[in-house]
Amino acid sequence: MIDLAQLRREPEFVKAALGRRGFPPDEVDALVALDVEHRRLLQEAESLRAEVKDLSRRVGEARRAKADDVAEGLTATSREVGERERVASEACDVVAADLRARLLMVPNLPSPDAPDGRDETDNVELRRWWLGMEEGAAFPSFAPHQRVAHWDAARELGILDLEAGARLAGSMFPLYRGDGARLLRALSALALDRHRDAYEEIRPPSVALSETMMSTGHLPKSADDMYEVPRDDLWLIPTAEVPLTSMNRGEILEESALPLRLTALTACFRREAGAAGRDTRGLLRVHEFDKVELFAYCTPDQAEAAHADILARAEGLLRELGLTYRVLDLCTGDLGTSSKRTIDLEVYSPGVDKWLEVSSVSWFGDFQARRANVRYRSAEGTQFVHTVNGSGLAWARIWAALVETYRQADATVHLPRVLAPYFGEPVIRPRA
RNA sequence: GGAGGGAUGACAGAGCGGCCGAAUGUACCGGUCUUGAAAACCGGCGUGGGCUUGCCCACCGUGGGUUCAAAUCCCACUCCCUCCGCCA
Repeated sequence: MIDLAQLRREPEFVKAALGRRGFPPDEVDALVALDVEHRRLLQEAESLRAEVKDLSRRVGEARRAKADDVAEGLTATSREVGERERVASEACDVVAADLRARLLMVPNLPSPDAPDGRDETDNVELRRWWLGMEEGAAFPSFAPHQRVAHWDAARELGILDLEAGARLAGSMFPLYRGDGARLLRALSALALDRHRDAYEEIRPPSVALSETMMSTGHLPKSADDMYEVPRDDLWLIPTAEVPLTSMNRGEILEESALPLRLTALTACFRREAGAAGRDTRGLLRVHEFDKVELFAYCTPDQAEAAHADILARAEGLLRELGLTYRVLDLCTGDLGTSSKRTIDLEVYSPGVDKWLEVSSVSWFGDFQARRANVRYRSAEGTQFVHTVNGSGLAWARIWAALVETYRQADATVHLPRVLAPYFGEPVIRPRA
């Protein structure tokens, strides 16, 4: 949620910032007008309430003084003022509810550093990396045996059974088997171990209440993109960002505890309602995937370093795995609702010849903390924390890129050595 | 699923429907005393909101209700604890 006080103080600045991501300026004007109206009604209701309280107090005094006729007169007056107070309060509540509902739909103000743009075609590529790049090697050309899509390569090896997944849950719910399943487990173990030095490992619930979804900004805007369990007012989490952000909902943290860094492995569920039919083959886009998330609550001063650390860790993993990737600075038009700045990592899939998003590292400012009411105590008083998070990493597409990148001429897959401690001999051969 | 108990400020813990935003203790901050520290003593010490910055309003798990007036009475719900049942 954006800061209402800031909107009041500098509406034109807010309008311009939101305009950079295509938010309509007249909606900002409507918000300002609603806020003025709300405060007018609030004052009216509150002064009436103060009057009722005062009258009530005097009723008590009169009763004690045995002046019953005075008390009855005051009671009658109070009843009448109370009636007006009720009317004023109701009018105020209506406006407050409208204001809040609209405010929840307003996206975050983008960082001045985020590049301007309309959609994903305007994202700015910051750099590319590939194995041997530092030593002067050219961008890899990839051999013909690497130019086989993972769904074909995996079928030969018997490590991915998309038909079985579809049979029990519908299409785009992958089922991994044998070494394919084990590879996923190895990747998660590798990542969690790499983050152990600074991030506390959390294993949160896989579902969250509507209220929780509100905190991160997934509700009310993205309801169609999530799986719902209406009977229990629960939603399947689309990312561990949801539970981690709300882990300290309503709490006041000590400044000395910041940055509070967390990591979690969870399944992530996405309906992908808006993306029907696009890039849905194999593991390019799935409804459920495992992901290790990195997260931090921090002070405003710590946010930049926290963001950089998460990005460095995500990139570090990609390098350890020897995968080719590129780094994108998301433009204002492609930024998520809650984000001020987002850097995406896309891995190159040689078999499909596409760049696949495998990490999204975002700085939210105090947008989510304001919704979740997470604050910290500092010398300057109590204020909202900043939240930062990023994937480190999302495995389905990494799995696909690994199988393609490391596919040999004999159709076996020779995985990078970092996986050896987690996978045993890191070679995947066709099942007998 | 059944039975009982509970939820009050950072923590512990009081609170006859009116003088309760809330006693008391601890913790914390400032001061006196002290070579220094501890102890003792004195003072301060919740959060959020509105505006005429001095006042007003809200908040005692959540949401309703009764009343001139609710932390206090009534109803529903949530969570925690104990016991029973079931169970990976």
